[in-house]
Amino acid sequence: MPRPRFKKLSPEKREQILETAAKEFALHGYKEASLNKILAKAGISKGAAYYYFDNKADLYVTTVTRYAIELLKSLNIDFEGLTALTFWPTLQNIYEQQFTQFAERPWVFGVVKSDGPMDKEALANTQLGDYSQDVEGMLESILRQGMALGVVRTDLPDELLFSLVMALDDAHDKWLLNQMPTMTEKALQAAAGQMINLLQSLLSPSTHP
Amino acid sequence: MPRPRFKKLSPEKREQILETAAKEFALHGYKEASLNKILAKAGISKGAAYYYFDNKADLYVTTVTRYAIELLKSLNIDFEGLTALTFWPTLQNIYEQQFTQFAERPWVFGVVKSDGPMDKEALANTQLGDYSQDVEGMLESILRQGMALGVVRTDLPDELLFSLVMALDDAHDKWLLNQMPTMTEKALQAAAGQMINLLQSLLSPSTHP
DNA sequence: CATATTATTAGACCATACGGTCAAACCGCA
DNA sequence: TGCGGTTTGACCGTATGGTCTAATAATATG
Repeated sequence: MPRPRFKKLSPEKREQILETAAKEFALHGYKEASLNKILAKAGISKGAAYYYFDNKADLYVTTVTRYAIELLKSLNIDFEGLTALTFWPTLQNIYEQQFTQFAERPWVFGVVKSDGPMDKEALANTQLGDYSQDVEGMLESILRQGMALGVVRTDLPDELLFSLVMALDDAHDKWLLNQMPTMTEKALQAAAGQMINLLQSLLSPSTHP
Repeated sequence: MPRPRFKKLSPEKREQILETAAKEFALHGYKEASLNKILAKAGISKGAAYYYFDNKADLYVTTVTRYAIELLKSLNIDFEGLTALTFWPTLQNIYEQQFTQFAERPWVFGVVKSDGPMDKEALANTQLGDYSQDVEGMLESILRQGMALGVVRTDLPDELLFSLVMALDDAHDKWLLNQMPTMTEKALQAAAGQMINLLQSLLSPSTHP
């Protein structure tokens, strides 16, 4: 967590720091991202940086929580009323919301998936740890819900199924990121449909027994 | 390419160097892998290393070509006689061959997928560049064949489809790597069937129009 | 056999970049 | 003027990939 002083900075300065950090982390991942370059690009001196943050990991955690959690919380999801009929449309709605935000701030998605190289121990006691659990937990509960409703296959180890969905999601996001420049809002909604279609193909109880 | 002198080393020494390099690259990827640590573990001095290789990239390329190309060529595949009926069984056979080798030398698979951080320009003029093209080209031609035979969906951009399959493959491989210790040969063959089942789910012409 | 020449090896050293520290200067305000 | 919150950039220890010289091992030559 950043020093309390950080909150006393002007919102512009704060945003400027976190946004440049986010872009750099999104582009290179945590370990490969250069703290020095972030500070240079943000126009902040090293001393100042360490006056507000404990270390690189602190800046990273602060950055991710700032944007990723905001993104997560902005998706208002109703898990309760899910039925076999509403399952996929609900999921599609989530993706549509996601992709809309994707269009506005593409690098937010990058920063969400940039945590690979950071050791999990260091993450565990941070707010980000909670967030990671939230994301995985959310996906997990969605899939389990789907299984209970009979719309998601149950013939694979859960763990495998989760990572496959994550991988598929990542790959699709990357593709989407490349397509971004030529995409209209309509196309983005279509992409959400496409993604759902893919998930349906993969996750629906097997037709190839 | 390594200096010609490298071939004059005893096969044991050569293998020892390339194998430790492969494990390190497989574990950490190209950029994160430490050349110093590789040399230390391989019990070779820096001077000697640079007596045989141009630089780190050269060692990497040599390593990957040594194992990955060997793996690729070991899969003898008959693309010609493919029909709608033999398509999936053939693919399954390929995976079974792959997984068998996977059991013997798991790190070979790691090294195949460790090229991310290396810039493509540097790769382009190497034998490894050809290999990358070979792998992608192989996957591409397989999928195109499948499309032509009507067993692979054609409603998605090819580029997207390729990367999705790659992602799925990677994720499954990683899962497999974790499961390795507790796996019998039978279980590996079952895993190949599982993988094919997944690919079929994802790639078969959509039943959710 | 002894000497000269070449192939090989070891490791000290270099420039660079990294994350992180710290004393000094700066600046707004009492 | 003095004080406390803020900022700066020089500096530190460490690790990186890469270079180079000097010593050693192997081989050819008299």
